[in-house]
Amino acid sequence: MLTKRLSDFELEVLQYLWRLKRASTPEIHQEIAAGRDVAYSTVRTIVDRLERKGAIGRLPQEGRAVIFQPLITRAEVSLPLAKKFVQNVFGGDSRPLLSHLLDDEALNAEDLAYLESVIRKRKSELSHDD
Amino acid sequence: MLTKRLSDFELEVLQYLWRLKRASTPEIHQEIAAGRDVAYSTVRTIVDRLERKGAIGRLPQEGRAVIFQPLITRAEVSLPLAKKFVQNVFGGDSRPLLSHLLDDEALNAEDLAYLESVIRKRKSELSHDD
DNA sequence: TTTGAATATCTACACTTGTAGAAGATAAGT
DNA sequence: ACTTATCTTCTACAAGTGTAGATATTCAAA
Repeated sequence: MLTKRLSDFELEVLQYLWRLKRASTPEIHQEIAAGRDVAYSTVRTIVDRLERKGAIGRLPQEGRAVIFQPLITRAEVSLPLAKKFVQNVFGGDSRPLLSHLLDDEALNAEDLAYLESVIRKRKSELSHDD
Repeated sequence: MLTKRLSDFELEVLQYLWRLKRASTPEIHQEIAAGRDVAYSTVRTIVDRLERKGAIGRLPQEGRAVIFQPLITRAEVSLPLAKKFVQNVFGGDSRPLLSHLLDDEALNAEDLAYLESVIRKRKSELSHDD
């Protein structure tokens, strides 16, 4: 369990690691540099910090480049962050965030059906008065 | 429209301003100090920074204490932050956050009914193929 | 009117974050 | 073997953040 907090940029790099499962810094740099201008050494610094924080680790080296892999899951990171976000931005009330997400985000019929089922389940739990 | 970004602590202080509509630093300090140990001057520093960033403003002075009021609404702040959060933590996919919120947060029957209605509306919009 | 309590203002500092140049190491091509 | 293109490692730095002590100011009470 990660104790250190992760910065925005660190989180961004983690996205790629979660998506790619494993990647070298040059690969990550390439991905990010596709979207915006950033020096290789900048990305490398972030990768180093992630490693020092224990969020990612090295795989047995193959070529010249070090391959990294995530050591923490998105769920591990996102749950406490979501809590903190709701706390910081909505004073702990998650309902406005829920409505906002439902209103603004791109959700297809399947997504909506799934969410509806989740809600129904919650409702029945409530009525059983647990 | 606020250009500067707001730190966690600044957001926390804003919560109280949004809730109380108007408050002095001592009042805000008292609220926060109820929950954790923090010096008055620390809170005051944050309040100053919020003022310099244009997020809060002074009301016509009454007594010795300066009364502040928010100059930005929660919605103005929260919408871009929510977007950024989903981007940073979930790589842009809001669905895991939605399920998480529906699963974990304290929602009563009324909340659930409301969310259900929102979902139904969204579904019908979809089927009309806009 | 002097004093005390409550406020405000100023100054400071270590740590984090985003940012990257420079220099060293290494694999690969000629 | 030598050069070139990749990578890594090291070092740096300004800005932002959380944190608060010290000092000045001001209203209220004695």
